[in-house]
Amino acid sequence: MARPKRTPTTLSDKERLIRDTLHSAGKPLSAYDIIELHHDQGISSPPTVYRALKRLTEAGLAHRIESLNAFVCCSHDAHANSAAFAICDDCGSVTEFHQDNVTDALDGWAKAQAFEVQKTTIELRGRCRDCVTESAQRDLRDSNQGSH
Amino acid sequence: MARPKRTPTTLSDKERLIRDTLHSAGKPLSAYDIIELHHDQGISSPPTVYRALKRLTEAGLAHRIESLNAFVCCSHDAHANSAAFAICDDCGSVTEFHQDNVTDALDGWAKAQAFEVQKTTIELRGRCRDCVTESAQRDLRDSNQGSH
DNA sequence: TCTTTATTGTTACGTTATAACGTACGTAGA
DNA sequence: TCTACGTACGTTATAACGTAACAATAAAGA
Repeated sequence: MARPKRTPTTLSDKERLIRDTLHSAGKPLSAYDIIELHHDQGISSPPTVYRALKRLTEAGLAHRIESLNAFVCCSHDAHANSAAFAICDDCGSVTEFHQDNVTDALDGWAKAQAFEVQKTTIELRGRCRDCVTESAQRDLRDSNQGSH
Repeated sequence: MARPKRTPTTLSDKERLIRDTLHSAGKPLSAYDIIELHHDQGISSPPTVYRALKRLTEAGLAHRIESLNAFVCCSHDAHANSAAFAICDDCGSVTEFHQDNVTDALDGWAKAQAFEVQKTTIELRGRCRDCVTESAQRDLRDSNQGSH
């Protein structure tokens, strides 16, 4: 025939580069963030990045965060299909987690409704533990100062 | 002082218009869909629409569908905070549902992590019952024709 | 080599969202 | 009534996100 299609787990150089970037960033990056980080390494145009991100997400190596229009690398090896994310609006950190009882409950509804699920998005926006305690301490300090 | 701020449940004319539009559309509309539908009724610019949508979602009268960048009216009176959506990629229909066990499972995780949840997004993408059965019937018909 | 197909590059454009400013007008108090 | 204030809305411009369409290239087999 002709040139064989890459298997889902084989990555091109640019795909690997983008995966590594997501990994070392440790926070969500938008497609345009990635372009800005790599315009000297030959990644110059949106389609290049979006194509790579598509492959990476399909391969379960990255996730799209819908409520941020941004991407993170996958931090769990398996069950890429049931990922949930907790996003801190203060510090920007994103925590990926997997709760079987969440997944089961959604699957239960889908089954009962005969809805055929292809992709599930679960995102919590709010404040992480660190930012909550930090702001609580700041409030305490401020109120002490005010009472002088 | 000045003109009193509207209570969360009081809507201006434009806000009411947009809410009614979402209601009668019965499907998700983007902000620009709404502009197009109402450019003769005085809604002409994105900020106007986005401001109204912000108020409506804050009041629990509408929801933003993150994975579509679009908005629907709320179909449930209460617990606006635990809504989940099933989106059919074939026909575009959106079904809002509320499953306490999903919410509870997510709350449990958040509590254990001391993550302070402000907003929860739960979206299932796939195919609704009608579209699944319809395509199954079409496949059956086609294979019968092919066997002649 | 020639053909076929996968992949990448490039340009341009479409869509979604918000910043930054100004205006109209209703309400409260002097 | 007049003035000050603040909400709501308008206007313009631009930022940010995403993709269609087509050209160029590379790799594998006939």
